[in-house]
Amino acid sequence: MHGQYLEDDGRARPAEQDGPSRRGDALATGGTPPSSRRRHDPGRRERLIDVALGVIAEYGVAGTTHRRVAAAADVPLGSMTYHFAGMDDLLHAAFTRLAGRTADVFDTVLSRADTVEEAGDAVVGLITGTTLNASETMLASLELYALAARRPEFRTITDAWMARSREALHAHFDPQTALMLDALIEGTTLHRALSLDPMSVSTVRTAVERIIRP
Amino acid sequence: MHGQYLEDDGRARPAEQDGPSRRGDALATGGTPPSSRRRHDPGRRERLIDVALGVIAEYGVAGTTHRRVAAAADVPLGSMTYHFAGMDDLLHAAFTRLAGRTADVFDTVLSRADTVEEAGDAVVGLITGTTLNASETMLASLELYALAARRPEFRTITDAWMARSREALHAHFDPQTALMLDALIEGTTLHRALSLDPMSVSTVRTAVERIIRP
DNA sequence: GCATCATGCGTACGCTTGTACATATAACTG
DNA sequence: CAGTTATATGTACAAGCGTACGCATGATGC
Repeated sequence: MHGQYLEDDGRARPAEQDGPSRRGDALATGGTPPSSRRRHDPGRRERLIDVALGVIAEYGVAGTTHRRVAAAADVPLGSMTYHFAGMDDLLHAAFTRLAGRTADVFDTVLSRADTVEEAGDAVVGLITGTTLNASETMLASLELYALAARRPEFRTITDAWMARSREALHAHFDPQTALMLDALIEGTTLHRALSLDPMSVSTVRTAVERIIRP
Repeated sequence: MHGQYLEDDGRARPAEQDGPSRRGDALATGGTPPSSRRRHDPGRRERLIDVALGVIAEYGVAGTTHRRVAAAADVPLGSMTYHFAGMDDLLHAAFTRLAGRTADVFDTVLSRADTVEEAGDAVVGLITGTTLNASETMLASLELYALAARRPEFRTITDAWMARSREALHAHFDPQTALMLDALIEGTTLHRALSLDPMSVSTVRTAVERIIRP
């Protein structure tokens, strides 16, 4: 299935891209310059997923390429092919990790609250704190939203994420309030990420108080 | 660095000096099959911007290419080069139009309200209505958010958009409430776009009432 | 020690992309 | 009507892309 129709190549023949014949003679493939040794790297796949998240945050899904991730992780291009079935597999793995990690923080912070007041404080802390707002997390989340809205196969990630958020809020608030709080968190976080002069902490606190008051 | 292999360029084209024998047979390069004539198409640039918005909504910024937009608008590829300085110019024009159009609706709907209660109803209508939620608008907005968060040259678009929204809300609400409402609108709209079972209208109404209640 | 296999590495290939540009024609200007 | 400008169109090309794949090598089980 690969390279069967070589005669079809309409490309200009002269001047091949690679002027100096790379290696002295015809052994085109096996070269292996002994300079860079092979590295034993257990857990490379896990590391690649983290690096991919950073690349997504910096360049967007549009600018995330196997080559860029490989370069950022300092692994050869072929390693991407080995560890991931394709671009979608890489994106899926990266966004799954992002959602899981963020939801973990959400759970942890909320589970420490014992009263409704403490839960409200926890929500304010989540919005104004550094975890949800870490720019890498925020940028990658926006990319995930855009992707999930357009492609159903990524919706499972956002669905699970939202379900976990709601469940964590349900421990302290009635279902309707939990829904409204969830939306408020989404909106304020997004707003604070995009706005030049972001909403003050006291305004966030007021908003949360107004939503949770009976 | 361009056109290195113009080998057939130097050859004098013999039949050229005597102009008007043009339709007789195929010209070497520009064939011009007589089926598709050149079209006079005033306002093509404006149309291309609209078509581009649709392509962005369907394929994302990642999948938006000159060729795809050209095909969707049924214009030749070269037309993209002529009307837009580059990909960024096209994206900028498209997102500027999206923001302006959405803000217009926002303004119009809110300006029709005379009391705080009517303004609240207007906000509920905006969130649950069909304009902000038209899937094309929502998808393209998400793409804009993601792009603006990452690239400052697109922030001017979102900044102006948010400023207009806030100003429209200021006509009816105090500054702090306007900020909170704006964030709530953002969050609920986003939530309703991504969620499988979106928040009900009555829940949206309750949330708005809680925020605007003094 | 040796066979087996998972992992690591370099590179080729077909394809798409953004962009440049020569050329053609309509619109406009005097 | 002639000349000029604005717009339209087809095509070429370098760069970058995802992916495939042959080979190398270290780990593992016997």
